[in-house]
Amino acid sequence: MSSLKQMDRGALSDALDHSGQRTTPQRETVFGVLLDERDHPTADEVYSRTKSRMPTISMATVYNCLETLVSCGLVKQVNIEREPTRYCPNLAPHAHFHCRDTGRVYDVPVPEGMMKDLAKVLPGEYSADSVELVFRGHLSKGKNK
Amino acid sequence: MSSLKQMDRGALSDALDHSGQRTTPQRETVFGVLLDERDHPTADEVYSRTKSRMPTISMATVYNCLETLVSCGLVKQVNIEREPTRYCPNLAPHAHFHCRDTGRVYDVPVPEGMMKDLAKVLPGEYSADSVELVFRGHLSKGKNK
DNA sequence: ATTTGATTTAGAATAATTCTAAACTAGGTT
DNA sequence: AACCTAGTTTAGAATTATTCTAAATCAAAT
Repeated sequence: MSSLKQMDRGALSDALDHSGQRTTPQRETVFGVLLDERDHPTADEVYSRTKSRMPTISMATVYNCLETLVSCGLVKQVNIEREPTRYCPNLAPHAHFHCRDTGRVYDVPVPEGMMKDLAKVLPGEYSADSVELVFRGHLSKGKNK
Repeated sequence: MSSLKQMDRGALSDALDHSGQRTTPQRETVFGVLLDERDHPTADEVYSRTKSRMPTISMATVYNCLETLVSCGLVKQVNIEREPTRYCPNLAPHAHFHCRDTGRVYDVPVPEGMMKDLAKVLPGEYSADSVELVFRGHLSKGKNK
């Protein structure tokens, strides 16, 4: 039915089970949309892509599914400036680059352990469970995918 | 009139002049509010603090002033998750820590040059003019100022 | 004094997101 | 197999931070 690969379907139902939630066609489809095109879509974009695979889905459900996926740890929200929230199924630690020209957001791989090391700048009384690193700027012609 | 120190008042009119904008009592007062309590207030909070010094100011003006201060480089916006934008007059490169318990945002000093060095993880085609580093987590009792 | 353009202001408009309450669905139980 | 129950989906209303609009005010320069 949905275009999820076995592996991803397994990860999905494991994660959902683990957090006491059900695997539904809507959740599978939304997850599939996120995995298929990793361009950090907004909820609106996820909605229209999902709608083309499952025409009866509603915006509210897309928001619900995204929230569910976030809550079970399969997807991360990416908030940049005041723009609409974007969704990212890349679970590896990474940074983001926000292009001022196109508005697009790119994943930036970081050296193993770097994100964790960053937390070393924190004074003792702070303990961080999440580290976010966002660059903003321009990219030179050529890179426009 | 406003509680701006000579130094800050100078910085303000220099920066405004430089960007072709006028120094007004509203802008001075809003800037003073930001300098006096460096707790990353939201526009709402800036509004109520400013109102107590200048009761006739409007919300729209507070937004306008904040935008003006940002545009001339004296103030930075801090966006964390989907929460209302906060405003920060700390111009030195620094990171932020967002406490999950209180919602408060703290400045975290970073070693000289570190923010710039972070950009070295970027592939050649990316050039960043801004680097944002945000930690989220908890802080151990004691630190609650 | 007058003009001109910038600024302030109140309130309306916008837009992303959340909420609400009703309809639907699926598993587990008699 | 029909039934219950709780979880899920849905459409549309509500919320909220922010931006827009247009009129009033202000201030510098003629």
